Amino acid sequence: MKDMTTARTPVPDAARRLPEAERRLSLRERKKLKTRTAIRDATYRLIKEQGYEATTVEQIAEEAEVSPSTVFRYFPTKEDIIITDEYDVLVEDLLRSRPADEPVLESVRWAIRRSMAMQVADTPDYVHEEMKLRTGLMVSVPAVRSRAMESMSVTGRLLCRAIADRTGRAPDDLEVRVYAMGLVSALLEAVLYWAERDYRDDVLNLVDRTLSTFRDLARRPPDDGPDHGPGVPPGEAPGAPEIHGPAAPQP
Amino acid sequence: MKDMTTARTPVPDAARRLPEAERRLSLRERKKLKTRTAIRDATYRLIKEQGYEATTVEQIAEEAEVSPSTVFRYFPTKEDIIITDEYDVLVEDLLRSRPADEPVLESVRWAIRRSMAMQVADTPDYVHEEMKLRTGLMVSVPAVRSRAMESMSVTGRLLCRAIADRTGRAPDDLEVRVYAMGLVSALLEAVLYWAERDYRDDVLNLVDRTLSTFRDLARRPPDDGPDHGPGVPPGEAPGAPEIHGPAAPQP
DNA sequence: CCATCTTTTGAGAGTTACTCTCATTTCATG
DNA sequence: CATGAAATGAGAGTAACTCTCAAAAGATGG
Repeated sequence: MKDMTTARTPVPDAARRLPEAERRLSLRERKKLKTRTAIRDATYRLIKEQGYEATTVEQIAEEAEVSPSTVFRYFPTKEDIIITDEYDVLVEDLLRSRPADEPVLESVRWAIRRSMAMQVADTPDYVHEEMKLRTGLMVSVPAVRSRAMESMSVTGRLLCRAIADRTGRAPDDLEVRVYAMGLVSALLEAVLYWAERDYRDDVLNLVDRTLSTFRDLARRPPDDGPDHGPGVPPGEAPGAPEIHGPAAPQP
Repeated sequence: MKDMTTARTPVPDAARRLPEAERRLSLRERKKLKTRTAIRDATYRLIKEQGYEATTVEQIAEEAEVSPSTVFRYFPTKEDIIITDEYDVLVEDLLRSRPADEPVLESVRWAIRRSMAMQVADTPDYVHEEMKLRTGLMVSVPAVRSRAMESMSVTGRLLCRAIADRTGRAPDDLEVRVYAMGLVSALLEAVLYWAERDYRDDVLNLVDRTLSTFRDLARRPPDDGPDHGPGVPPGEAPGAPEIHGPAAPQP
């Protein structure tokens, strides 16, 4: 399949993910996986050659040797071909694997570090390539960035559940949600920063700095100024209880 | 004055914004403003009746009595008709009006409060209506939410500049960007929360709680656990200097 | 191996958001 | 009122999706 004589295939399509674990799938499932990655690879290839806008779904379909309908069956939008992340489940597992009494930020740091490391270290080069292409597109193509933000908000809800588990708060608590979304947005911003500066920095370091920023957020300088500006009533905000550490389950 | 005989115009199209200040604009500018709000009003009206997806740009054009081309001349995308915010400049002004030695979070709290208050308090009811429709669409229509996130990231960059001004850091400093984006994302999440729960809460209160969450973020519980999980090297993140308070301009 | 059932695929027609171009109208200005 | 500039409308074109239906291919039981 796929000819091999064309000499334009930068990456062996099959045997990329799940090189042996896929043996145990039914023929149907295996084929589905194959077309899925075929579509994705075709997309990356074409975009690398001609850019994002210039690449139409029709071309992608042709390059992947499927029909346009099939492309849309596998990916709801063109951007999804690029963004889709089997990444969330991974982070979720990693998060759950941490001791329940560890401060949330530390668990997150660990999980992110781990999942990043798995994508960045001891991993073949074409994965790097893909990651760079992907993040580069996030920077340059608004539609892709939007999609990334959407998917990020899914990660946010995931984080909400994790936080809820540990703190005994509800997953849809305002403070929990706000905290989770703030965090994942910050992390996305760090990745964009990374891409914008041509991947010169070490992503893991950027992630660390981002999380540190979050941790140090409230270390305000000695002059703990007035709580509210003039003209604004004291406003009895029901002070947000600690999120970081383990908290007693709500009574 | 509002009659118009059609009896379906819920809001007097003209004389809504800038009731007198627009007197001093040229006829052309006044007309442009008029069609702009005509398009927006038409959109709100139609969406309220038939929902977002069911409302086509063609219908909007017809309802606003302009051609489809004109609609796209005024708003690059359908979502922009809903999201467009003259809001950023307002916040920017408010931010700049604060004393330079005030902690950033307090300035932000004040600016957001103010701009929210201007949209929520002592303001006619149809503005409330619009805001609810808008935020409701953010919740229910992915495309609109995406667009909102995009525009939010613009607000983020604005915040970056403000923070940079005060702390002497660069506006594209990682810590600054990460902090700013985290904050605006959190605020957006608060608004979504507000909409999701049918506007039962007081937005200003939600905003306060959100900002408080950010301020209290690092107030970790007494047991200041180990900084890093097992298996992760200490990682010398170049500790993020204070962002909150005024800092000496970089040497 | 065949027959049947289910899932996947392809083909094609249709919708809609958006773009581009050009002629016409409408305001601005002397 | 004449001339130039800006805004508009009309229309053709593209590309991302959606829907439907019939053909192909894997699964399953005999």
